[in-house]
Amino acid sequence: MSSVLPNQSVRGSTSGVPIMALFDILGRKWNMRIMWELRAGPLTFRALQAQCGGVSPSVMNGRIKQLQAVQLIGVGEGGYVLTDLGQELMDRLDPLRAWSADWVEALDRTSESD
Amino acid sequence: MSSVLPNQSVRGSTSGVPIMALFDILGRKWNMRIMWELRAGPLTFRALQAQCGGVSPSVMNGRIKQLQAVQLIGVGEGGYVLTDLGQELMDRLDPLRAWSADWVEALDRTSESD
DNA sequence: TATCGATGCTACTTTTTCGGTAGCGATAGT
DNA sequence: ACTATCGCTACCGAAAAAGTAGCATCGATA
Repeated sequence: MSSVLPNQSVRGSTSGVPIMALFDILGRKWNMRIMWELRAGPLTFRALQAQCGGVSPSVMNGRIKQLQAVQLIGVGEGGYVLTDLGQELMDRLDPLRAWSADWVEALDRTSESD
Repeated sequence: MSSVLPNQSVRGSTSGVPIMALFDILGRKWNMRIMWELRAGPLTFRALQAQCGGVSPSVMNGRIKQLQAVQLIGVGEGGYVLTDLGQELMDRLDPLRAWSADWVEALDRTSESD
């Protein structure tokens, strides 16, 4: 699994710049999705797995540990939950929902006419 | 490489929901980084490669084509550029820069005391 | 207490993606 | 003609993800 703490270089793409460390984590498959699914409330391991379309447990387990290591998720009452930091991040990411709708709409238009 | 258009299912993680298609693209290594590096202005293939820490040209080429396919980047005067859509996306992502700074700071604090 | 189902998770194998290097065809400068 | 740079492809080994099986644990039920 290796260390994932942003202050000690993450997967080669980092250069000490925080946002790069963030890109490194968010740029890893499922990490964004997992946190997104956790917005609505806590989910158990298997529930989270199901919500993510049946990711393999090995991958899910890896992502969970990584996200825990950087304090974006934690364990609570009903299973895994977003930490305060994780919640903040999701709040910042929320505007993307509206943007993405516009985006696919634009793509649809161009694939019709283009 | 396969198709990446969000309206026709992207890499298995999509379910017709736009944000999932976005996650699928942003969750792929280098895509976020590439767009981020393009914020400041156009970059040539090799310049972009250098900015991203020397990603292999094969990967870079793949990402470029993918991002072009979904109209987040395009080709302009001095090389590759963000499209309007791409620019908008980066604008939405900009708040993450400040957040990520706080985040690494919080991580540092806990790794000291914890 | 034996059985059952659900849970969190590990182990193993196959497939996909990424990283690293070499190099080609094209263009431009000298 | 020689060299340098450009965008890009090809190939190969390494790493990550997908897919499947299964184990240990726990609570409920019989």
